[in-house]
Amino acid sequence: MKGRPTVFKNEEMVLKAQELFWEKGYTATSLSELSARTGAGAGSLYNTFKGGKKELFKKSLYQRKVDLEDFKTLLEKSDNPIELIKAFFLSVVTESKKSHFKGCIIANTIVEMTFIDEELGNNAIDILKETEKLYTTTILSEQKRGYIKSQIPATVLARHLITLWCGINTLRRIYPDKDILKQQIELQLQIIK
Amino acid sequence: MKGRPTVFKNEEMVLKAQELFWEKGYTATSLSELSARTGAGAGSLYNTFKGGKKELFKKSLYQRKVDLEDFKTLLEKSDNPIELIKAFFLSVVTESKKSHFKGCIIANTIVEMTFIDEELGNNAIDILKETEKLYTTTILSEQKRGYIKSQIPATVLARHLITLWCGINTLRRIYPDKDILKQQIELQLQIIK
DNA sequence: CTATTTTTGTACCAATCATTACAAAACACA
DNA sequence: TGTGTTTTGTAATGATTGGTACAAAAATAG
Repeated sequence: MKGRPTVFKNEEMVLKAQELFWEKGYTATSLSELSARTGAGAGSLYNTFKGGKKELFKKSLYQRKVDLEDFKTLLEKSDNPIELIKAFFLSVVTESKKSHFKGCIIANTIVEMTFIDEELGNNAIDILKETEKLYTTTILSEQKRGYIKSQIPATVLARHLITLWCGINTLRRIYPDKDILKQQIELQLQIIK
Repeated sequence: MKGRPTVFKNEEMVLKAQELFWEKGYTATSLSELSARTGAGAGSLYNTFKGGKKELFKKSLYQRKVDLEDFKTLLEKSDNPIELIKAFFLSVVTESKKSHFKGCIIANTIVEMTFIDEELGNNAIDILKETEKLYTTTILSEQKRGYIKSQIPATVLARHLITLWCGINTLRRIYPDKDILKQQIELQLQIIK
């Protein structure tokens, strides 16, 4: 390869940028902050991400879609995927206080973007919908296996998990408290039985 | 009174500003937009609200605290306050699509403000906590009256309602759909019985 | 060593941001 | 009608925004 070597790796920058977007949201995060956090100057930022700030944010969201795929394969391998999902929800409880305040970047984006940027908002919505779909198929399959006795439709139960996720996303900022969060999550996970 | 008469009434301006903040959040709402929406120039805005944009936002939040007080007196007068609370949650279902996209200004603010402005974030958190307190006393009183059989502590049930509220606040943007929202809210209100 | 190619850092761009300064406007009182 | 007082609309404030231009830097290829 010819030319000056690339020192700023695409994926590293996305992760650094994601951190910042996750904390402050899209609008409140400035390019100078992104530049400072990633260590890359404006030149490198725009050379790597042709679409500028918005493209960088898109990539940050997409990163979560990749994480979802990882979770999907994990569920498929498991012989008790429902317990895995419940464990995932409960794992939130023991996270750091800062993680509580950051919440979920997808849920945050849905709230922030509605009247700001429809495309970015829909990107986030799509990811949550895909997560819901994963829950639905998992629950449906476990209902057929008889591991879930509840006759409530799998779609409704899955959507309940999404609602819980979004609820906890805000509650953990009000109460970044292990016991309270555990109490609430366990109460609502009882519906999946 | 001496001097040029005040044409822009304090409360009217707060309500107009609240609309805009509600839609776009604090950061993304500019003073020029606020000026356009309220009809008042920058001069009047800063003359009426000495603290500028932030003060105007505070007043917008405080407006919801007033609404909460109204609901409180309504509950105190009712002989079936639990049904009133449940009806309140279900009333969300029939709201306009735009209302769904706007969500709850308090919950929105909690999500937006965490790493942006601690004071404004705490203002919003306080209002939700006060709402929770109202739910707690209501549920506790109805438990004593025997109208609620559940032995789950009133504090936990009240907090469940707050979690539900925050969850629906995001879900309604993903699914601004009457049937889906009704389904989810009813499912979760079953816990209060 | 030279030419070519790509990335990088910096200086710069116009636009917008929240806020302030201030003069004209609109009233009360005399 | 004139004086004092307050509000209003507008023009300017400096700071910051997202984005661009471009030359220096750093590599390869010949």
